[in-house]
Amino acid sequence: MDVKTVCLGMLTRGPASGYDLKKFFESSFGHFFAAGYGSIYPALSSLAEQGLVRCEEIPQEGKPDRKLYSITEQGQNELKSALDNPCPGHKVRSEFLATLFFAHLMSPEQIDRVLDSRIKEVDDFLKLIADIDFGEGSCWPPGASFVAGFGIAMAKTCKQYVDENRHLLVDTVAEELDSAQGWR
Amino acid sequence: MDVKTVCLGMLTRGPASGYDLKKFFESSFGHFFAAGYGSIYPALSSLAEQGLVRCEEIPQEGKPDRKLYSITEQGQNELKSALDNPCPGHKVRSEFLATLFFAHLMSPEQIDRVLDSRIKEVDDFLKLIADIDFGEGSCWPPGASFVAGFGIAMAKTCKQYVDENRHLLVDTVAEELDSAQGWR
DNA sequence: TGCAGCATGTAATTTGTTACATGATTAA
DNA sequence: TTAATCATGTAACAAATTACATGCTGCA
Repeated sequence: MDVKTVCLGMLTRGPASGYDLKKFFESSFGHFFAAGYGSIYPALSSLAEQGLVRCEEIPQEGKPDRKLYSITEQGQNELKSALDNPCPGHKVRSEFLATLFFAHLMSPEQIDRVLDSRIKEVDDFLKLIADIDFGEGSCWPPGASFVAGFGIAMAKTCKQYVDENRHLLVDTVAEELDSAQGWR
Repeated sequence: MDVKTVCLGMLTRGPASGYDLKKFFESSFGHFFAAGYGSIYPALSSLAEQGLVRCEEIPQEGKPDRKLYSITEQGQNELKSALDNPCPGHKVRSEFLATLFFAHLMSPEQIDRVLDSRIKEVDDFLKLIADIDFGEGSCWPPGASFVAGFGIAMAKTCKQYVDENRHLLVDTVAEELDSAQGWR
């Protein structure tokens, strides 16, 4: 599943422009699947070329035409195939953890800064998501609430873990590289 | 921080070959920072070209020469600069969550399969990491234990969340695309 | 006999990121 | 007047994945 498929999925709930989809990625999708204009616009063009979406151009004054995309029947079939994968991946790429793995080469101040910046990002996410109403009457599908809850649970675990275990890193005095022993 | 920097960091504990580093990625690093031969070997070549590592070729019978890489002083400085970033990222790209976001387009059986396959992967990870000794006497730096603990905490939260909330998805009867209302 | 492990790498492809380019409107 | 929002896109670049290519050893 790539950006194209996700865009296709977003269009199942009604027509939208690339700009709309970007806002959507920012609001509740971004924390587990990010995308910028540089991938959204080409994705929509390519979907249109394949006949999986239809494009209606709406003229506007002083702005480029608004391009409203809608999913086609062919697109719905394509999407259902994509959703049929029984083992979808879940990949983490964490410079944060990679950095802390080498905490013995860092000063306590550096470690604190890294930990604090992560906590801040997690808090920002928690604030962002708390303001969204995923309830029954809302415009969100039931999956959105499950996924948001997943993100919140992870965020809270992250905060709690850092809180309870930062001493493990900060108490360790920065070690000289010279004393390295080899770890294979 | 990219694969190159991580390889450089791994070499702070002693000389290793590309093959060694791959095993290392598989053992405890892979869950938050994956890398295959296709990125490790070019990374080492490039580090050697820049003078950040030194390469010693050890002839072997019936196998290609073993190339043992060691970090240079210049490499150590470069690494310390890389570790100085106060806001290292932590990115998730989850086809798993993206799929479940659209659970209303899936059958209960499909949803179950997706959920079960994730639980299985998480269990496999938990088993893998449980067999590693990160204790004081081990060859691992203190950061390794912090990072492993982080992974374990996340894994447990994932399992628990899926356990407690799968009904949110499975109880929802697959919805017809026709009844979509728009969610912008 | 066949597979897993040891050991190296390259090349094509895929995918996404970043920077650039344009330009009107509106609220602080 | 300055920044944010609306609204589109392209092109260069970076990075990693996948498939390919080779070939011995040792175990079951």
